[in-house]
Amino acid sequence: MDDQTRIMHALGGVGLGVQGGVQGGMQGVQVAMHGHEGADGDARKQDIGDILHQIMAITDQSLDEAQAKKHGLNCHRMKPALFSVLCEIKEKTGLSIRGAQEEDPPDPQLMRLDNMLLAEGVSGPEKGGGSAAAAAAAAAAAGGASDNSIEHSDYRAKLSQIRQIYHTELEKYEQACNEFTTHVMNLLREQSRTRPISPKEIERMVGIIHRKFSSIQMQLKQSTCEAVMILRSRFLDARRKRRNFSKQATEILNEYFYSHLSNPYPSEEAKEELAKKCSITVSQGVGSTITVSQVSNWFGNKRIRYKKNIGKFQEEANLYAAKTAVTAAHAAAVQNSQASSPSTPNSGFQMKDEEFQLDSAESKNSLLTNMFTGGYPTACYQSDSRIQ
DNA sequence: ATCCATGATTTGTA
DNA sequence: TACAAATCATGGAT
Repeated sequence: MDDQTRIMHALGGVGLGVQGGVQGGMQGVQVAMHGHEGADGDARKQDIGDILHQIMAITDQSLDEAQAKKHGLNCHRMKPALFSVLCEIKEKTGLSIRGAQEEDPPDPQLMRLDNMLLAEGVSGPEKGGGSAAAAAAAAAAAGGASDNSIEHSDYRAKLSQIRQIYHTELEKYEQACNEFTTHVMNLLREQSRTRPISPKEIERMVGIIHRKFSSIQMQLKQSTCEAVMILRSRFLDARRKRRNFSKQATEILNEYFYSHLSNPYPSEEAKEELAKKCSITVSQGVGSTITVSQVSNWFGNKRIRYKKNIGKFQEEANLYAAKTAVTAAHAAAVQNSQASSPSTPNSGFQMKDEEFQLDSAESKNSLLTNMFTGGYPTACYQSDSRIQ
């Protein structure tokens, strides 16, 4: 019995882990052989024992010797019978194993990953090169929403980078899988001349290889998903992660706001210009660029907050009014030395469809006073402002 | 820990 | 679609 187990290791154990289920089969061999050989079974037994011994000793011999022995074994008169029996047994055990672990359901985890990659446009069809050209095309298609794509062009670039890596890696794995599969298949086919290997077994081996490689692919998908998630959190979902604008940017925006207080609604072009200016001034710092929509947000917030509590902003208003007045006066002085009165900033504030303004005389006085005395305005504007 | 300023988002409207 | 208004959520000062 011990020898039988060992021969199974040597001949039949092809790394499939079938040893456990083999004992019964070997019993069958034994019975069949006894029944077939009849009386002179002892001599046969001895014969087989020799063969087994030679097989077990094969690894101790040199390659040439082994080849010679192999040839000898292959030519042995017992070989075809023994080989076919072994094949039969393996077929049986192989089938039982096959039935046990076939029909693996589609991994829900893998499906989730696939769906996500598809949704993020990583595994889906390439969108026109996936580069800046795609972003520009998308912007053009959106019509006037170029701002949005500027905001996310960096995101898109990074995403397409991820996609490219993903695809090249995936292709690499696929290629490796195919190469390995054909290699193993050739190997098994080659070996099937000396070992009991059925086509089904090769098929099964291929299945195992594919599963292994697809698990590697899953790792790739997993890390790709992670990368995308990180990217998202960095770019898209960072929307709420508020970063205050730089001092210079705020200054630029405030300058515009207070110098256009009567109509603090910059046109699209003006917004673009402001965004550009803010981004330029900010570029020397660490801050990110400021987009048109951010400028719009800023003006929206500013208008509503200014309107809600003009008094609170009066100091700021005076500051910027003075600033613009000084620059204006300076410009006027350069242009025309006779110009004596600096243009007074417009203190009226007009919202869409409604108008509320400071009492013009008082505000003018206060502004002028403050401008030239450096004094600070009182909170009286709050009560003076008329919101209709 | 708390408060306020502020950028972003949502909702309703014309 | 742009905007007002309300609201959310964070940054930063205290």
